[in-house]
Amino acid sequence: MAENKQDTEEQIFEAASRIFQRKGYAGARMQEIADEADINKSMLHYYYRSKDKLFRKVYQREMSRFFPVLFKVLSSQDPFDEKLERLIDTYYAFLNDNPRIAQFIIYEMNQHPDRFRNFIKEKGIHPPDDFVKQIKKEVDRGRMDAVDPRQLFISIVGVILFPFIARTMVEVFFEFDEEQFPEFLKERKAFLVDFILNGINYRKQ
Amino acid sequence: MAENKQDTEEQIFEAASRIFQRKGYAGARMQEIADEADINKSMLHYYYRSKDKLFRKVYQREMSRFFPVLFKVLSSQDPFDEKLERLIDTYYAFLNDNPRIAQFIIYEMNQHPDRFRNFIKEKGIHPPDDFVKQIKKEVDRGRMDAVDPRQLFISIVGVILFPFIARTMVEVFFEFDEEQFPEFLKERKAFLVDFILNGINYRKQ
DNA sequence: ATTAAATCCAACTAAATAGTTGAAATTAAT
DNA sequence: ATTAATTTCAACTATTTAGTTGGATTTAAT
Repeated sequence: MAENKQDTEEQIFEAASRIFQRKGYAGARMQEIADEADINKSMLHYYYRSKDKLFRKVYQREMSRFFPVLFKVLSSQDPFDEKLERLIDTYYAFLNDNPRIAQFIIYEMNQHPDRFRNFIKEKGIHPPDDFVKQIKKEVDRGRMDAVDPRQLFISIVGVILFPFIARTMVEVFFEFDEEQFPEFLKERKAFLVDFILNGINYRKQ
Repeated sequence: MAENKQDTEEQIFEAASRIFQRKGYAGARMQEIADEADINKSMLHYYYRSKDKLFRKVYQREMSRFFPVLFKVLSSQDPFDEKLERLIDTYYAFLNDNPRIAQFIIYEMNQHPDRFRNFIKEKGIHPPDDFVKQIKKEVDRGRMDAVDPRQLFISIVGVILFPFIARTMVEVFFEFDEEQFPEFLKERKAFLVDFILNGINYRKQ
């Protein structure tokens, strides 16, 4: 029995993941995925029966990857300022490796809110309670303004994700070339830490 | 000669705008647009020759609407804190009336960066120089931290847009029902003004 | 060597969707 | 009333894309 099985199946999956992330479900073409995987279109149906089935597997994996990266750091017990710095570093590294994932997740989430809701519920994915507790504790101790943890959470995620989601806009309006955008992101790390900590009047120690 | 022309043509256009914003180009169906406009599919081709031509008109109008809303407020001569408040109010009102527009623009911008680049260049759309000047001036006068105006700009736009772009995520993770999301947005206005002004250590007057 | 799964390929079918047509009906200006 | 543009409708064609098939070839385990 021939046994490249894992290889090819995985190769198809990774190709599909790239194409679906780039184009979304409706914009993706099975032929394009086959080309990207450098195999014949028949193989797509040999391993995955339909576009829909292939997509769902990609969808599930990307969803399963995306949120834990974010939530895991947030649930640690480090002081808020350290945690924030680690969050930015970790998230940036992840987004650099997966530059299309945020756009993909947002687009598909908006196309099929129920699918998203069910998936999240089934997998038990949710922002860590510890984050909310920590914010409340820091507020009680007078280390930061009494902000709504949810507003803060959305703001942090927003400022981190936005340049990746709207990269084209950033490049066009600031007339960036290929090198300048990564540079901008690098500078952004330091900016964001200060911006967020100041934003809530966080006082060290 | 019959003369519902403007009416029907506009009706089609508005329907197309809604559907394209909801689904994107690839996900939109001509039949769906016809149904939304409550007219026959033949009419679509009677007034607009093809899906592509119809889409381009929608694309151009939405792009022409979206950025000026943002840039116009930013180019005013008011003090930064007042300007910020007005920006948030104006932008929120616009996004409430056009809840899909941000997602649409980001998606299509990423699908066709060159089309976006050309359009922006042709129309001469760009962030107002006055904003950068103002930030520099406020920094010189010691009214705020010496931040990169571009980082600040992206952050402001990011925190404003993100809840609209990722509404589903917000609703699912915070277990919001229909009423709670608008409430969250209303609270967010006040939060954002403080968060951003603190973020750059802005000192009034 | 034999075997069975894996792979390739080209040509196919099936389904979905864009776009067309022509005839009939409606509308509003003249 | 006449006219020309508008609108409807259903049925049509054209094109794109998903999905299938069968036969030939390769591969790797036995």
